[in-house]
Formats: sequence, C-alpha cells, structure tokens
Amino acid sequence: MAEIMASNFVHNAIDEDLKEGKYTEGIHTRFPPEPNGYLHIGHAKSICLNFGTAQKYNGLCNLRFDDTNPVKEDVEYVDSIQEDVKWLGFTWKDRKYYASDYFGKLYEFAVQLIKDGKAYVDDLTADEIREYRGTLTEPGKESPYRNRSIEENLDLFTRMKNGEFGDGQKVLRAKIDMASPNITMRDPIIYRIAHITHHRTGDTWCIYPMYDFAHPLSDAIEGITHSICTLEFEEHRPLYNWFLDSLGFNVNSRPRQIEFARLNITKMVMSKRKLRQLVEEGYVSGWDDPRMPTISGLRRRGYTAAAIRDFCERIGVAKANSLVDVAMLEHCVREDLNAHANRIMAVLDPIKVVITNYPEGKTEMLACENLPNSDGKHYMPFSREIYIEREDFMEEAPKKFFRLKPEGEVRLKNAYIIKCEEIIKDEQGNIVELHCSYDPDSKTGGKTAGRKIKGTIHWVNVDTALDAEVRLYDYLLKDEEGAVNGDFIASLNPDSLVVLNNCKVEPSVKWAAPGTKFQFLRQGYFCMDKDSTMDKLIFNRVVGLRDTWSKVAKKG
RNA sequence: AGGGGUAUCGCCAAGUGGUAAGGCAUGGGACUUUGACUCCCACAUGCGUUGGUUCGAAUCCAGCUACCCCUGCCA
Repeated sequence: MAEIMASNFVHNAIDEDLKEGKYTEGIHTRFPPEPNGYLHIGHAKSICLNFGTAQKYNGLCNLRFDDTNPVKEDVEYVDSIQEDVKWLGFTWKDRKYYASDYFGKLYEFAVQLIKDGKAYVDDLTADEIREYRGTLTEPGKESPYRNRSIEENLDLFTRMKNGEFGDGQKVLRAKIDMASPNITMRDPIIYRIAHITHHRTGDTWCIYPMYDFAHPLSDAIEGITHSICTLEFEEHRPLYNWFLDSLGFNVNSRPRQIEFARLNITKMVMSKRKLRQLVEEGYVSGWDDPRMPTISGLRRRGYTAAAIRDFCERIGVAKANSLVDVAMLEHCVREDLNAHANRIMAVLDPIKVVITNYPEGKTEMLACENLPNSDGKHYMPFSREIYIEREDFMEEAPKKFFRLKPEGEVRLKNAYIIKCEEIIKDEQGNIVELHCSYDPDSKTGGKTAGRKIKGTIHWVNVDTALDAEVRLYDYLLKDEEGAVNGDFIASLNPDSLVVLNNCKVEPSVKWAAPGTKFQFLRQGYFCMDKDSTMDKLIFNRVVGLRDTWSKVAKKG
C-alpha cells in the first residue's frame, strides 16, 4: 500500500486524544463517498488523508459507501470508486461497508430515540417544515405534532416503515431545540419516506435515514475513532455528538469528527454537480474524459498515482479555504514522469530533411537511452531521410535561436550533427524540404561526438515512422481568469482539444507503456494516454509544457 | 438571536510565549546529446488591523475588518 508521510493538524488532534488516554484500541478512519458520481482530485485529498492517517498510527481505514439516498445513486459509481481508490494505491482489505448494511440497526436506533422521547413523527409538509424552521436570524417554532405520545410515534413510525404513507407525507424528527442558533439542531429530520428501489436493498425499505443520523451511527458501528470530513459539516458536529450521546455511546470511545478544508485548484472545476452536467450534456465523452479532473480522467491523461499522492501530501491539510495553483499539480506529475517515464521521440508537425551525404539505401540502428543515465535502451532506425519539427527550423533566425538555420549546425538527439545546406520551397514559397549534410563521426562514441553544438532536436525516420493522429489536451474546465466560479460551461476553451493529423512517431511507440514520456526538446514532457492506439495518440500537453524559447525570444 | 469557521510571501503551508520551516511559482548563475532535468544563489525586521499584557507576542487578552459555510424530506 502506498505510504503517506506528511503530518498535519488532524494528526495533532489525534496525538492529543492519545495523550488523554483515548482510543487505546487503535486509530480507525474511513473514506465515505456517496456513490453518486466519479471520484475527483478533491476526493484524492480525502483518500490520502484518511488512509494516510490510519497508516501513520498503525490503524485501519474502511471504505464505506454512504448510500442513504437512492435517488442519486448507482452501482456504476460504486464500481468506479473502488477501482479509483485501488489505483491510487490504497487497500481496505475486507473492510468494505455500505451505510445500507446498517438500515436495520439504524431503524432500531430511531425506535430507541422515540422510546426515549427524543424523536417524533411530523405530519407537516416540506414547505411547512421550512417555514417552521425560522431563518438565520429568527428562531423557529415548534411543530404542532411535536408532543405526540411515545405510543403514537412508535405506531406511526412503524406504519411509515410498512409503507402506509406516501412520499413526503410524514418524517421522523429528532426533538432538540427549535430556537437553537445552530439551524442544524432545529429538530432535524432523521428519516424520510421514499418509495424508490435502492441499488442494494431493493424495495426492502421505503424509509431512508438522513446523512446526519446515519453517519455518526455508521461510524460508531464500525468502531471509527476519527471521522474526518470537510468544513461544511463543522456545525453538524453538535448534532453528530447529540445522536451518539442520546443513544448512550461512551464519550471517551465514540468517534470524534474533525473537519478540514476541501481542495480547490485553479482552472479546475471540482463540483460534482457541474462535472455531472458536463457528462450528461455531452460536453465530454464521459466521467473519464482526459479533460476531466476526475481520478479516472487524470489517469487517462497519463497522471500517475504516485504523482497524485505526492500532490496531496504537498498541499497539506488545514482549515483555511484555499485555491491551490494548478502549477503545483503539474510539478508533481512532471517530477514523477521525469524519473520514471521512458523517452521516445515523436514529431508533431513534420518537415522532411534529406541528408545528402548519407548513403542511399543505408539504415542503421542507433541506441537511445530509455532514461537519462540509465542502462536501459531501445534502438531507432536512422537513414537518409528523416522528419524534424517544423518549428525547429528558422530561415531568418535571431542570434539566440539554437536550432536549425541556414548554414547552421544542430545535433539530432541520439544521432549525428547535421548542417543545413539548402532550403527547398514550392511555388507558394512554403518550405517543403531541407537538404543537410551530416558529420559521420559525430554520433555517440565517434571522434567528433564531443563537439559543442548549442541545440539538440528530435527527429524520426521517414521510412519507418508511424502515422498518428495526436490529440493534445488542455484543461477543459477553466475560464479566462482561471477562476472556478462563474458560468463554466460558457467559458469552455474550444482549443482544449487539438487534433494534429500529420504526426510521425518512432516505431517503438507500439511498445510504449502508459505514461511514456515523449521527447519534445525545449517543450518538456508530453505523456501518452493509456488508451492510445497507434493511430490515435492522446498527449497531455499540460505536463511540463514550458516554452523557454518564447521567454528567451521575448527578452531579445 | 443569528450561529459556526478562517486570516503567516504571488500560491499552498509549518509554527502552540524565546526572536518567521519547507514546497510551488518567480529572478539570477552553473551544467547539459532534451532551451528539459539536475545543481547553486536570491526571495516576509514581517504573521488581516488597532490597542493591551509581558524582559520578550504570529503565538495570550480586548476591539475592529475581510472572506467562507449554514434556513434540502442532499451528502
């Protein structure tokens, strides 16, 4: 299982608990997604925190599906969630649970509350309940049904369970305090009626517990010691504790809820609602479209699990709302890819180069390092005609242009030094071909291999190059300012997917593993998508694009 | 009668009364068969603000200010 080392304020809180002699049985956390969508990078933060914390204290972390609202949930999501958590490098062993596993127990807990006079069945309509709740500045008022007898409540709740009432006709509420300044405590609803088929329990139930009721009790049932969740649940904590107190859970051993700030990243939309909208309205091919900030989308882009884990450690965990620069995420993939991804060459916008003094018909295999300074290598054919990147040649080049120019020399990566002798143009004046000469002794190990040449460019062999349709992806989800608010649909960047048809890639591409780093000298790293085929390569442009040249040019 | 939170460099973030870690970004420089990578160097007399306590305050106290969350039969 992947290791998370970073320490944070949640750990400080746990340390205090331990010092006070609490939770002597060990630390136990849980990751509790609702299966109503795919996991995204924000969930990765929570996954790393929960599994990482358990690891740090030699404890356990459960995977629990919070499936208390069947209207939005589906098995497709429970499958994808498991796949993504696993892929990220974490394991829950046999501790996969569902809140729906506890529907029976939860029902009994509710009955107990009624027997203790702490819950009642309310006949008010949804609108009436809202009115009675009061506002942020005014207290609510008590429901006329609030003081029904325990017997009547018991009878009504049983009949709710038995399906005698329609959706919305009745709810079960906790009897707390309608005047509480904390609105969560104004007699919160704990059970609602919904005649819907649940993806796991089918039609067994027609009443479903609310999150506020199900969560603390599910935690307690599983022996969770620390229930780590996001900031918006902070004022639900008194209610979380109220249920546990009211049902007699020991103050020193019951779970403790700790809240942290959710993740925001510049240029990325993290709202599940909006991501769903993108999928449902067809703006993307699915939840795993490489432009999506979902775990599966990032995976298809070529992000590695290690990079995402590293990112989650680096951003830290705190309570202050924050907006992490996407540059941090990109740095993390770049670093991982740089260390582990094999180098392979591809030319996106080819221009043919004929090496006039290279023997016709000759082909030699040149050794190419898989990684800088590594023993691993692959071989690439080289012959008289090759392709180079169109932008690697400039007819009228400024002084600081280090690549190919008339009468200039440049090094072909893993091959020879060539010199541009002649430019061939068509009637319109477009450059169609370059004629160059090469220095036969300049390849690795040759007599003149050590000559200092300022520029090095990538290339592929004409005869053996594979044609590819390359799609370059940029972040889809952003607006001009990179802000995460605003009408994101209207601001989708139409250039976010570019298809290049003339791409030439080296033959070893057919063996390239997912995450393979393609060489684009000066531009950094392009990463091949895991689902790429030879005629359709998807490159993650964002990984390491760094146009140093334009910076140099700008400076003069 | 509103309540709950949060403020430390452009962006994250340590710090828990003893004189401001680290990372990302940025700017210099070295190296380079990737203008990448790597390596060096620089980057808060300052911790939202105003007062107070103290030999000493980002840390304690009081008052301001700004931002976030809460009025689902969502989670």
